[in-house]
Amino acid sequence: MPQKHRKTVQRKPRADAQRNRERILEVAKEAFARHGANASLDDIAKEAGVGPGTLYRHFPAREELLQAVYRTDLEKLAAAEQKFAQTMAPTDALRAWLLLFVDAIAAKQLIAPALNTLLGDPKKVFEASHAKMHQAIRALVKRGVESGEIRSDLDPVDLLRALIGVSNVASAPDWQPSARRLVDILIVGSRPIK
Amino acid sequence: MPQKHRKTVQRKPRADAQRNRERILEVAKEAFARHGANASLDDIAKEAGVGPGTLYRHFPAREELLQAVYRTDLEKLAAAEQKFAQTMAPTDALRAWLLLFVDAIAAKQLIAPALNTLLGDPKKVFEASHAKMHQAIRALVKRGVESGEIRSDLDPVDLLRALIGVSNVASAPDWQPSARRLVDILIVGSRPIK
DNA sequence: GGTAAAATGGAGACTGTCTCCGAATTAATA
DNA sequence: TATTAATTCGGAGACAGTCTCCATTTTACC
Repeated sequence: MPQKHRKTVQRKPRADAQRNRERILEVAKEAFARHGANASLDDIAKEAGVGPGTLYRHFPAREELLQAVYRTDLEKLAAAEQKFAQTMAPTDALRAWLLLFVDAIAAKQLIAPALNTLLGDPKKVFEASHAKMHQAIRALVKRGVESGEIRSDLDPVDLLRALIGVSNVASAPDWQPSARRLVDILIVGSRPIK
Repeated sequence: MPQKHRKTVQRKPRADAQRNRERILEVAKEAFARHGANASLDDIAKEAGVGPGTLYRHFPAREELLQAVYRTDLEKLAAAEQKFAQTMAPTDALRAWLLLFVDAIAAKQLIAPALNTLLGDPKKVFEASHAKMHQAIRALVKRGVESGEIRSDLDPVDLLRALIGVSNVASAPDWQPSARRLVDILIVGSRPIK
């Protein structure tokens, strides 16, 4: 037990810190859903009953807050990949997962605003959930390529980008059927050219 | 000539107004290219040598400035549709035009930031250049559908949305090849299911 | 209980948006 | 050319959002 007399003993994290962090996340999820990804951070802090300083210490950048808010949802989505991969043919699995992705965006107005910021931005492509999503789509496509059902010159992430593009650019209130149709097109278009 | 004694005679527009408007557009194009679509409007005004009031009278909302800046480029793009339609088979014309679209986005960092705001936002879908772009893609797809080369259950605008999504979400510096590949996928996927 | 480490939160600096309106400029008219 | 009235200018400043600093408070551990 090196903890006993190391200089850098790990203290148990303070209870109030934990509490505040969770409250901020709750309020933020609500706020992002209501006001979009640009909701005022100071307002979120206020509604969570903390000062702005506190919010910014927990989440130095807006991105990080968004990331934290949607992390679990994204990871759940990524996890679904394995289930599909195990029970379906490659192409079907890919299609199913893409549709699930669309549904997830649709179901929760929540994720939509976050995704473009998350999946896309030039910055950190290293975040945990980010990486898991990439891994998921890559695995699906790779399996398809190996079985010969998917053309090999395909950047898996582009599929996601296309869908995100459609959804977040969504002008029409009926974007969801559009997105589902697009999935179909992407799938068909992803077959190898014979 | 009712102008002679109508109350609402149209005066010749003032020269300084015209001059300022043009200067603002020049500077804005430059600024958007450099700093993205969120460039500070007050800064643009300052650099154009006018007060913020002037800028805001000419372009009450950021959107309108963006629109004005890229109007000609977009309309040129839309116009290219006819040329393609007249000289190529439907599918080829569609492909060519989509590729031109990608190139236009790539060539000018310019257009990219504007497009998502332009093509997408819930607000006015009525702008001139906006409408022309929609018309162009619709015409291309329609022709393809009629000749049986394109499936009929396809929202033409979704193709644009997908491409815009890819480009503006563009994290990788090599997004352009991705986008070109995506065009290919979209085209293949747009064929009728036999 | 005492103490040092950790966390708080609000005042305020800063930046960007947008408006208001007195002053300046200009096109039309005489 | 001089006058006039419409039009435009442009900067001061109200407002909102972001983010930081640090004196104060809370907490875990002894």
